[in-house]
Amino acid sequence: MKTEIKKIIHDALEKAQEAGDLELSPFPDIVVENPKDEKMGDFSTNVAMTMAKSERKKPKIIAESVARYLKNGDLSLVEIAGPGFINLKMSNKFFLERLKNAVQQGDDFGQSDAGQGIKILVEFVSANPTGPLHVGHGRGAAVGDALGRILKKAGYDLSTEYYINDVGNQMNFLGRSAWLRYRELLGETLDFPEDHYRGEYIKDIAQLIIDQSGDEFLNKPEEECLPFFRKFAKDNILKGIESDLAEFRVNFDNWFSEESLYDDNSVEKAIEWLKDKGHIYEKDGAVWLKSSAFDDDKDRVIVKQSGEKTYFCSDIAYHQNKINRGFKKLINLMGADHHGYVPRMEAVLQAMGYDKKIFKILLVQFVSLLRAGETVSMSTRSGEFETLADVVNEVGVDAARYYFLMRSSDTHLDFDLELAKAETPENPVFYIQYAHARICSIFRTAEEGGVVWNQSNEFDLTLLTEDEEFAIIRSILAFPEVVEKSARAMEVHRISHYLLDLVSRFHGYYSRHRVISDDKALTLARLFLLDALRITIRNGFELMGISSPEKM
RNA sequence: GCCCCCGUAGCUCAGCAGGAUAGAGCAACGGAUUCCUAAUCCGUAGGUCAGGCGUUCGAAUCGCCUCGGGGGCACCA
Repeated sequence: MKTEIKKIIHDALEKAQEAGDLELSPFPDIVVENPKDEKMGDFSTNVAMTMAKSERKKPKIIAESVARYLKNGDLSLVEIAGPGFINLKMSNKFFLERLKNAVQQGDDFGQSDAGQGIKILVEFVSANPTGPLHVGHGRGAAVGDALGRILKKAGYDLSTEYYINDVGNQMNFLGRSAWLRYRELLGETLDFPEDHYRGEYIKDIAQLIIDQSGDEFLNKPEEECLPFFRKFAKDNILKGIESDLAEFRVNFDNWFSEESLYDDNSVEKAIEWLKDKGHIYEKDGAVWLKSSAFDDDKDRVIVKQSGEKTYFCSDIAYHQNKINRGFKKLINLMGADHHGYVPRMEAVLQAMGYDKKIFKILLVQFVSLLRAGETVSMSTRSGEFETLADVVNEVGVDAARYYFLMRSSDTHLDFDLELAKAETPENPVFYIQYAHARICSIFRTAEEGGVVWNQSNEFDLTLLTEDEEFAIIRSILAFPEVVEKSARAMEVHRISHYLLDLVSRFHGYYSRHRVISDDKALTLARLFLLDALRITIRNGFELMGISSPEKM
């Protein structure tokens, strides 16, 4: 919608230039925004102020020159205000036509081509398969998933991916933990090491192995048992992670195994390739990447003295692989505690010869879990941490997702379990859902009253004349821009704020105006508006992965 | 010591690529239901945008410094 306004202003500027009123060198960028106060107009632009310097005139004079040439059938009022803003009011017809389009688009309303079909990969969660997901992972999952949905809606060609760190020491610890528990369960007493995985789930895994294979591993040496235990535990945990995520409405397009990068020699090849380019050197028996050449604090080891490769090393191969698969933009979500990792990954991309801009790491800040204001302990060691599955089980998917998505992801989040499940005004998710249910209820009542609702009805939308109705319409029509902006800024919380604002307008309208009345034509027109609203709420919630109930 | 995030109303947070008089919810106080769902609505009160300097027509927003909170600085992942 704003692009249309932009064009109108653009045309006026050109006319002013032709007439010699304005020089326009350089031709200014036109920024269209919404005035602070809705009473001031529907749109405003600050071109007159930004041009003040190059035109060497006062903003107000320039604004008047521009305003003289602002002529368009859809414009109902042009005003100059404040320090030089040009405020525009559009005709009702302008909005109503666009409202019709929105309803016609239905589920697709909000879709844009801002992303131009660019192939984009969002990698998120990627938790080590050494234990169940906890709340922190939950936030990453919700944010990554919603971001993906938003990017898709904004016209990107999206894929999502979970990177499985199934190589390395932590896998050995995992296998060994399961093996030790296995022996314990079969009657041995032993010291369970502090640095192994102590959670209850390890015992469950050990028990499963007993159920399947009995005590056949009991008298075999460790080296013989470990590969089996490692793989069994990993597969089992991964299956759990996958089903927890599915329960949370997060489904990945691809699960990418780190091990596969070793199996097909990608890691070796990546090292060779970087060596050829001169980005790698040997020192102290280890192999280093010259990441300091690309704004990292220091160089990083990729092959240890022991000959083992670091996690960072396979990450290089992994990201090369992503690019080889044709992705033009890579987004990684990580916990904020990994922020030290950002410069070295950016360095890798640059060492490979790519612009830093194609790669973006999104840091998701911590979640503090509270219960009625009291902090819930989340120590992994003690095993009493709250898993994502527990939280989802307690508060429900909708509330959990909403809480993870309501705040800008670069601020710490207090997640209060009692608040999240409380069906009170303190809980915005129900406020929004309630609006949707309320609209559906109005439709049900209308149908019971004999109003036949279908798309082929004749709607006389000019019967919509209330200011509040147009406030809602303007808000509805802003949805595609909200999605675009949310995608561009990669800020997921914008959607929830938008929906809250949209829906509060409706609740106010509802309490002051009746939708269903004896006036059949007016009833239909208002139902049409509510249909558009219902579509917008649904589409917005869809981006957040939250359901829109028809009854509450 | 170095790096990242945060600091806006009593609390939790918005503030859109600098723009007009800084917003919302909760809590507090006062109201609204013969009628489409009161999980709702309307009103009142509440601010040195942590502090300072700078950039400019204009700063909560950009830059630098100080203070405060959180997190990180591995041949771990």
